[in-house]
Order: sequence, then structure tokens, then C-alpha cells
Amino acid sequence: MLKLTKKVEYALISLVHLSGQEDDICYPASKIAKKYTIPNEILAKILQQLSSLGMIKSIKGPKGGYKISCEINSINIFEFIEMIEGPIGIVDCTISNDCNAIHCCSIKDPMTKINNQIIETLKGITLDQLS
Amino acid sequence: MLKLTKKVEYALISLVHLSGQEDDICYPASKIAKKYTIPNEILAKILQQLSSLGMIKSIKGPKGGYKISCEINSINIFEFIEMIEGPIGIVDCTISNDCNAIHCCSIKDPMTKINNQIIETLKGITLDQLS
DNA sequence: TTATATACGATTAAATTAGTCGGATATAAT
DNA sequence: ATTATATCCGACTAATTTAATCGTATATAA
Repeated sequence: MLKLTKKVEYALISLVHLSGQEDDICYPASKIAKKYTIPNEILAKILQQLSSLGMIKSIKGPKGGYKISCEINSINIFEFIEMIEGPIGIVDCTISNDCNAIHCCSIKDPMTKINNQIIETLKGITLDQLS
Repeated sequence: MLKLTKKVEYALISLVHLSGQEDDICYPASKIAKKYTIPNEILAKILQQLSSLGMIKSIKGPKGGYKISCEINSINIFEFIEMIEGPIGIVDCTISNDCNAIHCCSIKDPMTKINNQIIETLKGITLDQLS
């Protein structure tokens, strides 16, 4: 109920961690995983995704790892979540139209408003505010 | 991801529906279920719960059903959701303490703040605003 | 007595989320 | 060259949460 996924949590923790490192240091996924008790393979995949989104840069091979490659003060949590998990909607009909009560639903509009308010809240927080 | 349950949706739809009825009319679960294409047995249980919470009143037997028995303008959605589904938390650590990164988590405080902001949003909307 | 309705526990099914496995590629160090 | 470390990536399995169903009991109006 109204919960973020572990994927988003792990991604945020990693970004905050990487953004706190010196410019030239690169940090392997395994070390982040160990530090925050996150399963290795899961975190590896998440960092790959962040890398393909251009938020972090990957360096292969020994002494490789990841380093931050974006301005985390210019990205808000709403954008971030939607990049990683897709559209946010407290009810389905804010995202798609396949609801079997859609022709008679009495609460669609107010629900949409609430959803928008939550989105505005999330838009108001940039990633650098998480550290 | 950040979704309400069907249970909450169905409950809200039902409450709004019942609050729109004449004072003396009582409305059976089956009719609400049919009108909004909600599975009968599921809705029945939800209405039983609302009844035991004192929000609606049940009348048994033929010509029985439910009628509203609370002031929906004095109940906000936050209260309502927590009555039905328990505590709201976008991350586990806002609710319980069993997180294996709790000793080192870098984002606990900001996450708690976001959670509180969402809760404030929900507190700002009373049930009568849903119709 | 019958039909309609709520009450309620137990179970099953479906969907979502979380985590694992296996193997490929790149590259620095030896 | 070989080895060790690391990213990369798809397929799969497990766990959890959510949704729905089943069966039976009880109340009551007609």
C-alpha cells in the first residue's frame, strides 16, 4: 500500500552514495551491495540500468565500477521513479484505461487529483536533498 | 508502486455511493457490486469491515443492506486508509524497524519526510470531497 | 417455510516484487 | 597469454502481497 519498491530504494541509496565520492574514484557494485546489505546481483542490475539511463558511468575490468555522471540536484524524485519503474498512479485509471468500472466510477476525478498532489510533492524533492 | 489497494478503492466507492442515498433507504452489497462491477463476495467483506468500524450500519434479512452511519465530511482519507489497511509507509522503516540496512541507511530521514508529506496531503482530503 | 441478506473463516489464484543462476564481455595486472 | 575482477544481460525461481472464491452460519421479512 503506497510503498516504493526495493529497486527504487536501492537505486536512491546507490546514487546518494556515489555522489558522495571523490570525482575520480570509481566504486564497484559489490562494495555498495556489501556496505548496505543489498543482494549483489540485484544491485548489479539496478546500477546497469542507472548506467544505461546516463545517470552513472560504468568502468569495466579490475579497478572498475561506477561513478556519478549526472547533476543530482537537477533531477527530482518523481522523474527518477518514473525513469526506473514507469508511471506512478495510486489507482490504475490514472495510468491506463482498462478498468471495468470506468463507465460508472464515481471517484475517478478526485483520485486523479490526489495522485497529482502526490506527484507534485515528489517533484518538489531533488535527489541531492536525500543526503 | 505507490498504489492503493482495490480494497480501499472499493470501500471509497461504496461509501460515496451510500452517502448519496436517501436517509431511510438501505442498499444491499450485491447491488453496489453489480453497479460498479465489483466481485460480490469481496465487496461483502469490505462492507462488513466498514460496518464493524461503525462507518455504515447493516440491516439483515430481505430488504436489508447497508446505510451510511458516519459524517463523511469529518473523516479524511489518511484516517480512512489506515483504518482499513493499517499504517502507510513508502518505505518499511517508517512503519517497522526490521530493515537490514537500518544501521547504515543514508536515506531514512529524507524518506520519512516524503512519507509525512504524502500523509499530510491525504489528511487534507475528507471523504465527502470524493463525490 | 422460503428467499434474501449479512457474517465470517478458510482457502485458492493471480499479480507483483525480490532474488538467483548462468554465462558473456571487457580490461588491468601479473 | 593468463588470471582475476568487474560490468553486462537474459532467463528463471521464490517470496510476498493482493485479489478473489468457497462454504457455511445466522437473521429476518414476506
